[in-house]
Amino acid sequence: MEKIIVVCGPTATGKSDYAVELAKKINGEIISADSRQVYKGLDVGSGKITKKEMKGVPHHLLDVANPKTVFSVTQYKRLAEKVIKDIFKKGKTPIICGGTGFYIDAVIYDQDFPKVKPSKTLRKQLEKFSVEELSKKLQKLDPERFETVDIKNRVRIIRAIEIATELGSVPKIKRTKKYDVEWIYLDFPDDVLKQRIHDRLFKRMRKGMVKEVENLHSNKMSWKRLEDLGLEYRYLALYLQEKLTRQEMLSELEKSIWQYAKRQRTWFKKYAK
RNA sequence: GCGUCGGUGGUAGAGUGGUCAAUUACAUCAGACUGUAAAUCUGACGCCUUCGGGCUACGGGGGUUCAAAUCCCUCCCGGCGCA
Repeated sequence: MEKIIVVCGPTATGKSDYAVELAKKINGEIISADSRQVYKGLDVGSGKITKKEMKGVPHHLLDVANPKTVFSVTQYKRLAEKVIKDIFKKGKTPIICGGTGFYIDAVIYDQDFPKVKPSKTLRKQLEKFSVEELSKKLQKLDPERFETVDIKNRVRIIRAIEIATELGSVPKIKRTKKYDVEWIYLDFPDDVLKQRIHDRLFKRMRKGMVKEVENLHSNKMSWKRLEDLGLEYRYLALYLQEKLTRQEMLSELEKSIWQYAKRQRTWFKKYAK
């Protein structure tokens, strides 16, 4: 089995820098696993590594998508697999680095997500139903998947219905190991991580994060879309719309980043097993 | 000083005699994750428990009542009005 290195951990732990140093040492190339850094133009707010910080190490899967349209795991998986193959061909080691656990999972395991594209019309139709009604629909459509979905999670149920409608049922995914993975998990004690998040937020503010979001919006990115992107994009969008004061924006955002960091920890914990 | 409204769990804020350890939201903690994943969702959340229950709680103290966060008295604190 080919060897691959994964550098993961919650936000603000210095994964990018760590990966660069590692790549230089072992002659590796870096594949970003970050659901926001895939978008062009989301730089300061997403904490995207700069050309200079890359120190000549090749980075992949940054700036591969248009921020106005939704990018998804499947696209990520497809692109990443291609890149990984190329890196192996060169005799180098791929280093996956990022905080989006779902993306890491998608490439690390030999799993096939059902090839069912989101259907605008179906989703539109399902919009009007309550979660309970939707889950009943799913139960009828695919009793097996019904047993395993988050029964109160609207988004998940709709996707399950979408897949079941097209394929008859939601296929079970087998997760088999595809690579010999070396895990590197970066983290800090709570108080240290909180401080790092705080410092980094103000650093980003100084680096022109507000201007970045302003520009994105004047570049025809809707407030709605920016809000959907979460964290800095969400709170800065709210601030720029004057729905929050600057103080509120900063404190709410900092809080949300912490909550996000903890969700990441929850995800990465399963790798420890 | 007089009058008046109010003081509820980490916060905001319901409740206005029993069904109240107290709606709800936020925060906090834990968890989930099959094409939105920085998203979305779930659970716990006074203390103790052999999970039956027990104990302490709605500003302090006293009282009425079988029963009070809820009624009365008093004190303390805050807003407002009149002086």
